[in-house]
Amino acid sequence: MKIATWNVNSIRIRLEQVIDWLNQNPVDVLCLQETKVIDKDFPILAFEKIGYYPYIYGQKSYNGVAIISRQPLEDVSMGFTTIVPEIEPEWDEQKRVITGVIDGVRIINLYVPNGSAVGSEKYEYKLGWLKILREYLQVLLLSNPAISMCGDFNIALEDIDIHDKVKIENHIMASEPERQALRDILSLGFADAFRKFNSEKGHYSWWDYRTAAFKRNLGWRIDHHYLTSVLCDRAQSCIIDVAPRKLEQPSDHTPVIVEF
Amino acid sequence: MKIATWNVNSIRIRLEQVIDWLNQNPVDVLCLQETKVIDKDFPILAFEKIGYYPYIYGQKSYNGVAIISRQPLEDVSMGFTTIVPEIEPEWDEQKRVITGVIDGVRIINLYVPNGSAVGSEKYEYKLGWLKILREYLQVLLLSNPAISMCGDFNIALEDIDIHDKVKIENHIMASEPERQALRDILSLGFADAFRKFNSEKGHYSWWDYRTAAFKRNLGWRIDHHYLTSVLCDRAQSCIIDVAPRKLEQPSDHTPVIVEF
DNA sequence: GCTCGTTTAG
DNA sequence: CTAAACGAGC
Repeated sequence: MKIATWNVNSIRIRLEQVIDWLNQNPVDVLCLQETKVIDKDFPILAFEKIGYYPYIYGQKSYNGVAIISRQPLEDVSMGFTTIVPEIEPEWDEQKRVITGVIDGVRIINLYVPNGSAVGSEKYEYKLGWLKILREYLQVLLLSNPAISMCGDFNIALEDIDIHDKVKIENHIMASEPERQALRDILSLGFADAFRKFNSEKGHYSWWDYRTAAFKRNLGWRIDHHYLTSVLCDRAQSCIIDVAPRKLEQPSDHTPVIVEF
Repeated sequence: MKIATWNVNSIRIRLEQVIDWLNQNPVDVLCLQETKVIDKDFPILAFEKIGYYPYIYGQKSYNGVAIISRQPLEDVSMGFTTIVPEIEPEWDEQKRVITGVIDGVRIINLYVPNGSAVGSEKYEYKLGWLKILREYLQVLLLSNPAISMCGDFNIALEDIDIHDKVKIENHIMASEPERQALRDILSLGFADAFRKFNSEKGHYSWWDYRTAAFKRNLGWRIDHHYLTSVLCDRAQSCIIDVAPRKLEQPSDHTPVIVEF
């Protein structure tokens, strides 16, 4: 099974690129983040036309996630509270979580809050959200040994995941509290698929639109596939496809594909 | 000499279409309206690359006119007050008038105010502006027997210039005071080049973006070439090129071309 | 409907 | 730098 994650930064703006990419890369599942569109305006038909089933969970202007699957998903669920009713409903106001099952594998697609700046209100929200995510995963793990969790985590776990032209110290997406929150999540039993195959520095999935970051290869690896051990053991590859980032009017993120 | 007038509704958005059109229709002079760009951002180079000299008179966001000429213009002048110093400088705050001479022919390119709604403040401005225009033309006529005046006049002089699905009575662009103001201008010695060759109804140069007006051919003929007698006598044709209005992301106006 | 500036967000 | 919403203007 091949699963891709791609923060498309507006599915309406990026639709043609995403459809083209899917035609050239017919993965089983494509997890999208930052669709930035309410469900009634999501371009469902474009995906159906090329043989995919879209499962969408969006809102106006911001956030929004979707799972595009070659075969129908089972047990689809949007948000935290559908899985863990005890979670405060406010945590589902921003549409950042969607999950479904395919061939016994639970796919979880996440758009982790960006956090703005270390110490800001949005930063606290990000840390709080990650704690909620951990609760959510704990519940799902009870009945799902095979979980493939992916998305835009907005966190680079190691310094080698970040170009060295930036002062990482207390930088958003690299601060110790964020990394610790992510480590706490992974300690539930997830492994980074990319790092099973590659331990080099200099592999990135996101380049800021500003300061010509892509041209200068000033990137960050913040889009991840995290697998439970049963899946990580059988994983065959995890690669970053830089090509879409080179197109005209690209997303600032590029797809990451795992195969197991 | 072939002269075209085209309200492009943003030269930056329409640049490719305009360059393509010029390559296919290598007129001597192209008069643009609603360029919507300050002079420093006007895409001068794109026109120079295909062998034209641009003369521009723009402002931020609104209005803006330009003359694109295959040979250099003489005696170029922007605004009313450069020609008639007595006119209040406020009438030149909106960039709507540019003129220049080529082969002894004075070209005047105008973007007449839209006027919003009959009776509105903008309507009064339009009527006032047309009176100022008349003064300006009177001065130019003193030393220029051969004048070719064109542009978006935002006035349909006759009912046959308007589709019949609209209630013309007191409609902006068709009200009697507007028509009379235009007739007062033409009485200085101008003739409608289009009507020298065509007296039918149903020929339009503008279709509202709204209500699918182009598809339903609900148009107005509000873009004109008005010639002094010496030029109208030798005029060979005046045609409306509907093709650009059929393109993707078109201007709401289409070019009108006169040859003399 | 379409374009523009502004604001908010990343 | 890029995207979306908003309000203006036509």
